[in-house]
Amino acid sequence: MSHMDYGCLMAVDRDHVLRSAAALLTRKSTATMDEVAKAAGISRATLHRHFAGRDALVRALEALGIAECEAALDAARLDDGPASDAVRRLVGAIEPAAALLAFLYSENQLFEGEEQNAGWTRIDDRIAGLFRRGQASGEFRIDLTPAWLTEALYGLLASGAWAVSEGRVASKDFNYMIVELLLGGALRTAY
Amino acid sequence: MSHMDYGCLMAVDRDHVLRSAAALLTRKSTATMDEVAKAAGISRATLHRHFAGRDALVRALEALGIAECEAALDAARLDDGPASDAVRRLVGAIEPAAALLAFLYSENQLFEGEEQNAGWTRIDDRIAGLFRRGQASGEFRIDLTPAWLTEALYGLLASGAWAVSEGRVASKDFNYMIVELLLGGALRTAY
DNA sequence: CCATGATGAGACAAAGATGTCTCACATGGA
DNA sequence: TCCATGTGAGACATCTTTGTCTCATCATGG
Repeated sequence: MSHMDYGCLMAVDRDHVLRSAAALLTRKSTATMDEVAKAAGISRATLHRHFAGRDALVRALEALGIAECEAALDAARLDDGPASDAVRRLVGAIEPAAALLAFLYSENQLFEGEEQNAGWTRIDDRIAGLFRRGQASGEFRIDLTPAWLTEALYGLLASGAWAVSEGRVASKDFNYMIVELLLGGALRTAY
Repeated sequence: MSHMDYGCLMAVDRDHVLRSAAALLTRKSTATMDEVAKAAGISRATLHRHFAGRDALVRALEALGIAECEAALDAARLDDGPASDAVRRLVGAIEPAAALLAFLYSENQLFEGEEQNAGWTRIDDRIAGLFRRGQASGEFRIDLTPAWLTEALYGLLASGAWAVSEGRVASKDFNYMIVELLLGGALRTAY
C-alpha cells in the first residue's frame, strides 16, 4: 500500500533530517534552511515538505531533545541505589544527546517571555528530584539547592560538549570530567 | 575646543550604549540594531554613528568583555595566597560581567572556523594557570585538567547568570553557588 | 544672536532568508 | 508500459534587517 510506504518513508527520512539538522545547528546555530537541507542531503523544497518552517524544525528538534532526555532519565534509573551513582549513570546516558542539549539550552535563552515546552519542566523536576533525594539521604550537601545543581548540570553538559567539539577536552574524558567536577569539585579532598 | 567635547561626549555615550547593548543582548541575543538603539535610548542613526554595523558592535562588546575580564583577573590577584581563595576572589570580581560573558561565550560558539580574539586566549591562559598553580600546590586534584576547569568555570558562570536572570537562583547566592560547586562539588564531604 | 555639530525621524536601496509555487525527472508498483 | 508519488532545481514574491542618506531640530559655546 502506498500509504504504508509513505508513512515509513516519511518517518525514516524525518528522523535522518532531524539528526542532520541537530548536528549542524549544534555547531552553527544560525544555519540557514538551505544549509540545513544541504547537510541532510536533500533540497530545500523537500525540507519544507517535512517541516513547515524554521520554527517547526526547531520545535521538532526540541521534541527530539526532550525525548532523548526522558529516555536517558529512564535508562539511568534515578531512584535506584546511591544518588551519586544515579548521577553517573545519568551523565553517561545523556552524553550522546549533550550537543543537542547544548544547542537547545542556549536557544531557550532567547525565548525571553515565551512559555517553554512543558517537557523541560518535567525533566527539570526529575533531575532536581534526584539531587533532592541525594540531599535527603545525606550524600549531597544541602547548601546547594537542587534547582542550582540541575542548572549547573546543564551548564557543565553544554560546556563539555563545546569543549569536546573544539578539541579542548578529549571525547573519552567527557563523562569523567563532568561527573567528577559536579560531584567532587576541584578541591583535593582528604580520604 | 570642539574636538575635546567631541571626544568626551563620544566616549561617555559609547560606553553607555555599549552597556545597554550588553544588557539587552544578554537577554535576547538576536535583538535588532533598532532594538539595541531603543534600549540605549538613541536612534538607529546615532547607533550607526558610534558603531559601523552589527559586527562592529559585537566586536566592541567582546573588547569590553575582555577588558572587564582582565580587570577582574587583576583585581583577584591570582598569584596571592591559596589558589582556592584566588578562585573565590575571581568569581566575586567577575560576577558583574557574568551576563556579558555568558552572551559572548554562547556567541563564540557560532564562529565555527573563525579565529577568536587573542584576548580570550590570554584570559584562558591566566585562569588555567591559576588552576595549574592549585594543582602544583596540592590544593586541587590533578585528574581534572586546567583546561577543563577553565571551561567549566565559564559554563558555571553562564549557567549562574541565566539562572539568576530567570529567577531560579537568588542573585545574592550567585557567588556562593558557583564557587562552592566548582571547588567542593555536590558531594557532602567528611571534614 | 549665530554657528557648529550631534541628534532623531524617516526614506531608500541592497542583501539575505523564508515560504510558495511550478515543472521536469526518477523510481517503484500495478 | 503506465501511473503515481516523492524529489530536486529553480523562479518568484515577501519580509526583515541592514547600511546609507537627507533634512529638520536642538543644544551649546562663542
